[in-house]
Amino acid sequence: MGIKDLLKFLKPHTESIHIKKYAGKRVGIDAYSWLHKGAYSCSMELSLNMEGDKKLQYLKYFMHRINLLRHHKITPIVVFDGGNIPCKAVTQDERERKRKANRELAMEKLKEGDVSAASELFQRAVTISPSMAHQLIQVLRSEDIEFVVAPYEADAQLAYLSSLEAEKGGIVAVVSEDSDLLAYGCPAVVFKMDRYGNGQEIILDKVLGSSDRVPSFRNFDKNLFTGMCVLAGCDFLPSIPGIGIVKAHSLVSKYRNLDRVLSVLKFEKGSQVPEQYSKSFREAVAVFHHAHIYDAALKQLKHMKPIPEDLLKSFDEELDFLGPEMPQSIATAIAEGNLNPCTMEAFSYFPSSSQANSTNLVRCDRLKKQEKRSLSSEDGCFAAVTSCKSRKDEKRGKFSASHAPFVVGRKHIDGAVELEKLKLPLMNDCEEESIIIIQKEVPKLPENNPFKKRNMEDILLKHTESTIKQVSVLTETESSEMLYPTPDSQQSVDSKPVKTTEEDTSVHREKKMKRSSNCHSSVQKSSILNFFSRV
DNA sequence: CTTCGGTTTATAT
DNA sequence: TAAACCGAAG
Ligand SMILES: [Mn+2]
Repeated sequence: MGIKDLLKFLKPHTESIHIKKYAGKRVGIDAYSWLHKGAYSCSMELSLNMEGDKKLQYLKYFMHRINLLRHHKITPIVVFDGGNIPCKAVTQDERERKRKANRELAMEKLKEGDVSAASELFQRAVTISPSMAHQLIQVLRSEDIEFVVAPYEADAQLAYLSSLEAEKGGIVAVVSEDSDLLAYGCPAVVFKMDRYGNGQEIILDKVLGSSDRVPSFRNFDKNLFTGMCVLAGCDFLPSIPGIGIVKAHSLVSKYRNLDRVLSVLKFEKGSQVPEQYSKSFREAVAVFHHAHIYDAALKQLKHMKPIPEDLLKSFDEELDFLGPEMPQSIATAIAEGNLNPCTMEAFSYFPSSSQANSTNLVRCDRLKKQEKRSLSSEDGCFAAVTSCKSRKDEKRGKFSASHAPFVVGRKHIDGAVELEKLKLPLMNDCEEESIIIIQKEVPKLPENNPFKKRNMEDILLKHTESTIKQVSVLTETESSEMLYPTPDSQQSVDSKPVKTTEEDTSVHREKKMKRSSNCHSSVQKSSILNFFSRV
C-alpha cells in the first residue's frame, strides 16, 4: 500500500498549506481516495443497494470538495484508476479477500439483527465499483469538470500530467493520499487535504535539495529516490526482510547507485534475498518511470517517459509487467469513461447494483492475434462483432454467424446499443488485436427489483421537483465565502441550505443555464446541479 | 532504533 | 485508494 512509512519518514519535509495557494492553477485529483472516504458515509447503503439516495452521498462528498477547489479558482482534473497492473496482483487479491470476509460477517450480523455491528463491518467491506466511478463521471461531465481514466494506475497518470505544461493539459500539483506519487516523481503533492482545504504539502525538489533538514537527501536524484522507495517496499515488490525505509535511505545515500546497493544487499543478506529480487527490483523501478499512461493529445497509450533502447533490451523486450498495451480506440474509450477498464464492458448509462455490477449490455474482449484461446461462451452471451482482421474467423468457435443477429460493423447491435455511442472505431485497430463485442442478454428483472428501479435518471427526476426550489449556494462561487472559510475563519460551517425566495431561485437557475448553454439538455443538467447542491 | 504484523480509521449526525 | 496506530520482536 504505497511506499511503506514514506510519509512518516518525510514528515520534516512536509509543510502545512491551504489549497488556495493553487488559485488559478490546474490541480490533479486522485479520484479513488475521495471516493473511498465518501463511501464511508453510506457504506451499508451501497453494499446492500438500499432504496433511497443516501447511497449517493459519496457523490455529494466528492462534489463538495470539487466545489471547494472551484471556489478558490482552482481547476480540478480528476484522475481515476483504470485496469489492474500485473505486478500488483497480490496486493489487490489480499484486499479483496479481506473485503469479502468482512462483507460476509456483516451479512451475518445483519441477520442476527445487530445493525450497528453490521454497519461497522460494511465499512470495512466498501469497494468502489466501476459503476460508482462511472456515476461520478456522469456528474463530472454535467459539471464540466475535466477528468481522465488512467489505463492502469492513476498515480502514473497524475505524475505524467505533472510533467506537462498547463497549456498541454498539465497540472502543477496533485491532491492525494498516496505516497506512491512521490515515487513516480510527482513534483508537488498535497496529502490529507481536509474539508476546509488544509493539507500537507510535499515538494519533491525541496526534499531533494534541502540541506538543513533530516533526513537529508543530498546527492539524491529522482532516480535514487525512487530506488529508495522500492527498497523500502512497494505494491509491486515487498522489501527484503529487515529492510525498511530507514535502511533503504541510508543504503542509497551511502552508495549513491542502485546496482551497488543491490550487490551489497546480496552480499550481506545472502539467502534472505529472494532469487528474483534484482530482476523484480529493476522492473518495479521501471514501472515508476515508464508506466503506461494515456496521452490525451495523441489520444493513445504511451509510456510516462520513453523507454531507452538499452533498457528495453535489458528486459529482453518483455514489458508485460507494465500491463498489456492496447489499441488507440480502447485506450481512448477507457480514458473518456465509456469503457470499464476492468471488464472491458461498455458502461451503460443506467447504473445497476452499484456493488455487483452485472447488467451492462456490451462487453468488449481483447484477444491476442496469436492466442489460440477458444472463445469461452459466457452464459447469456449470444453475439459478437469482430474487427476487420478477424472477420473471416467469424465462423470460428461458438460465435458463428447464426449467433449474430445484427450487422457486423459499427452501426448497430441488434438495435439495443449503438456502437457509435461507445466511440469505438473498431476498424482502426486491426493489426494488433482483434476486438470482439459481445452483447449479453438483457437480464430479465422482476418488476419490483430494486436494482432496476433505482437508476440515476429516476433519482434525478424525482429530485428535480424538490430541489429546484431549494438552491443552495454551494455551486455559486460568488457568495460562498462562509461555506469555505479559510483556516482562520472556520467556526460554524453547518452549511444549511440557504433559503431563497422564488425570485432568487429562478435567477440562479438562469445563471446556471447560461453557463452551460453550449451543451445538451440543460433541464437534466440543472437537476444534477441542484441535486448536488442540496445540503 | 527499526521492522513486523495486526488492527483501526477515513463519513457525519 | 490508502495511512495511522500499536505492541512485540529483531
Ligand atoms: Mn498507488
